[in-house]
Amino acid sequence: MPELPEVETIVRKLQQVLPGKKIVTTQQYHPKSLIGSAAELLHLPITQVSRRAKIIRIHFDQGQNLLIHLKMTGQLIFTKGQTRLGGGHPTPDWINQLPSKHTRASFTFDDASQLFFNDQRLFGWIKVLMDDQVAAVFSHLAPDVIDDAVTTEYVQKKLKNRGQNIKQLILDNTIMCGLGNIYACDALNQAKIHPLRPAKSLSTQEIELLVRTAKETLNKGIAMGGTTFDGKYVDIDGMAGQYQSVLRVYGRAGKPCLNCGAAIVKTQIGGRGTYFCENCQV
DNA sequence: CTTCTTGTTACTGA
DNA sequence: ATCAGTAACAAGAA
Repeated sequence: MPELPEVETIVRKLQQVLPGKKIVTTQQYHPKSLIGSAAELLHLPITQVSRRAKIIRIHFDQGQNLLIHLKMTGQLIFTKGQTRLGGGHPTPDWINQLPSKHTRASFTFDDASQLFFNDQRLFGWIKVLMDDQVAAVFSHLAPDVIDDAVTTEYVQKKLKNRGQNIKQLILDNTIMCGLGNIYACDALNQAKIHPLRPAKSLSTQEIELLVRTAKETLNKGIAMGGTTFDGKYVDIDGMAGQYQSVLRVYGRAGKPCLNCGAAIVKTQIGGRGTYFCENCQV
């Protein structure tokens, strides 16, 4: 479930707590979830936390990194251990009872705080990589939607002569990164563009509008702390996001379109549930 | 029982 | 090269 706004929310919170800490022990609960030798990271200070596309990067002092992809059901939960004082922000009880059935790996830091990686469906991963290996992974990714490199001209060039429907193309990581199913549906609704429009049929004005609404949608998602359905996505304190309360079309079949009031419909595009307004998205 | 699921990659056959 | 469809990863919920 995590798309760019959810990952960005997690990264901003990790950036507040991780720099300066050192890992003292690691636990691996499932072999698929942690790839590489975490022992190489022990006792090295964390320097910063960053994000590229939907990938979280924890930087270590000597060029080592943890790359983390949450895929569908991954969660990162940070707990402060027994030294925690009162007066902090509220957190749900369950995070103090980790590891759980779905905990796949955990890291304990030099101040007894801990980071837990939970992942029900095992699609997510954590990799231990050096800087040059990280660069190789990132080199295959198109720019983030909210990056300045994604301009009308850039997208127009990428979509030229593409007959495929616009919805699948804005989800394509070789064109732009960061949109997932939820925010892609919402961005298309705000731009009033039908998800099945062949990409090459979009006018320059429509591409300009779509680029703007896609950036706005992701930035709004970040501002709202991401989207939480069924309690699956939570931030590092176990807290839900708020974007679900302002969703334009995703999960709103039968409800009124925020543009025109017509009923939102649900269909299937590229095997994925797609919500849109048949009346105003043309 | 069936169908669905917010990510991503890879394969097919056209 | 492009593309539509499908499967795969795996574990749930409805």
